[in-house]
Amino acid sequence: MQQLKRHGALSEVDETLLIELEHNSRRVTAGEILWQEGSDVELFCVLKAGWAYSFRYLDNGSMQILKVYLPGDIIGMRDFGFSKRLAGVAMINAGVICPFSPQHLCQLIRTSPTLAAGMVAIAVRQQAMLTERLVYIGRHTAQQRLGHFLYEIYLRLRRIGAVEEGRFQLPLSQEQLGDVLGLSAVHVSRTFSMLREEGLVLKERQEVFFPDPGALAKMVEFNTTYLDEALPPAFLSSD
Amino acid sequence: MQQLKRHGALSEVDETLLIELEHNSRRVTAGEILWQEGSDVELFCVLKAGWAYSFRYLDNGSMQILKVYLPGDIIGMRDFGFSKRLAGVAMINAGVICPFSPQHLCQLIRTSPTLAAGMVAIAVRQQAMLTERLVYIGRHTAQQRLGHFLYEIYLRLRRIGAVEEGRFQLPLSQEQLGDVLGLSAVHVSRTFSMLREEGLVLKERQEVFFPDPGALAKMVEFNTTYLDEALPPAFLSSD
DNA sequence: CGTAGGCTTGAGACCCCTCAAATACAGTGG
DNA sequence: CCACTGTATTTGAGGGGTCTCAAGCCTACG
Repeated sequence: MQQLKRHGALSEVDETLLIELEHNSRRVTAGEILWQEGSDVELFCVLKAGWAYSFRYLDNGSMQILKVYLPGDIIGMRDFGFSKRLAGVAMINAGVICPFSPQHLCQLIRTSPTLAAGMVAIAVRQQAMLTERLVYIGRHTAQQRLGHFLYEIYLRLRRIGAVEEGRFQLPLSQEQLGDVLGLSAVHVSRTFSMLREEGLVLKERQEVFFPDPGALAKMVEFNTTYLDEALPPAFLSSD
Repeated sequence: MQQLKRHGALSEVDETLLIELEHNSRRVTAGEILWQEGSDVELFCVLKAGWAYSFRYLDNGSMQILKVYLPGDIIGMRDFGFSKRLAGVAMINAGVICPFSPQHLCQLIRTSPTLAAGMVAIAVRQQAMLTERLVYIGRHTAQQRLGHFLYEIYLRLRRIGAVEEGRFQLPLSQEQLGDVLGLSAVHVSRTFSMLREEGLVLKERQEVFFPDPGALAKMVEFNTTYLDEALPPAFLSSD
């Protein structure tokens, strides 16, 4: 949406509607579960501060983390068009959320065609991120999977100004990283060791640093298209 | 969209717009590549007949198939909001497509809020399918992956009336199945053998039959929510 | 200072991969 | 109708990546 704004595609009414979305806000604690899989779809959220993730429990008791949300992301759009949640959502650390109702979102789509197109674009973009994960989980080694995930987070954080001197905070435990990447926590640890020995990723506590971001991007063959691309002109013209 | 229609949510104008989408049609041959990754986004398609798939080439020369399209699906929505294709699309067998332009789609969204909401819902639904694949590729055995994929295809085909007496045609080669599931073609073959020995899947040539669909669904722990769910009432009311 | 949870490291096992060869099948030309 | 050829599938053997189980360490926090 900030992309749309930058392109001057938003009317004043549009902006007012967006600001209204953030009218309410609520503090949430680390580890707090916002909702569980299967519950009714009652609200969506703008994540103002903190990290969150959506997840599914598996038969064997472990979980698969589907998506990691960073500040500025919208949580719950995944469930738009469904009556029950397809996945649970929990906070990784403490933060602030701005809940809004599905009715509110529907009204917004009805009122502003531009925002409607924007919502489609957001949904498609999230699909693009999922697609990248699918490609990387399907046929790549643990090093590439972890490296790719870290690099994606790095780019997303940089876009919101959360990378300082090439360093950023990663509040996820290795267990949680394993749940993201489909790896055991044990192997995540070994993989970090390998990436360190190769001089690609240094991690101390929750702080991550890439000595050579370019080399890492090359190793994981990162395709920036799916994250960086601007909205096409078709959005902005009315014909 | 047929879901929306069934709910009587489409006005006559909406229906006219949808029918216009299928104004043009073109025959396509088996194996024909509709577009390559990285090409300009010039058109989307309704797939009227035949199967197609979207794919990405990997470094090692193999490909990852991202999605399999069946008759009635819309091809290329993945790229809506991008200027370049994120993935190539190719036909599996011969068929018919109805191309339409991004401008046409944008106009449709601007004209009909109901259809706009429907497009969001479709995008989210495709995301839900990708999510299921992610869960299954991440942490499941080859048997569960293959079984889950076959069962999903089975349900999608049944919805469009392409399952007769519990049998359906599967035009994908084992190589292609491997590219969908992140497995080698060799292991796909072994996995079919295992599923046959367990009495879950019989396959002769391109014809597939489930002796006990319920047992298969249970083995792969299939969650029908993400495919079957009807659109929520919020779409249909105007408040 | 003690405890709990997260991280590291080691050993053995399993799933799936690669390479290779044999078999089945489809289309082609004789 | 039959040999020929290329492609798809099956089957076998060996190897590698990741898993599980288990023990030890490190850090945070009471």
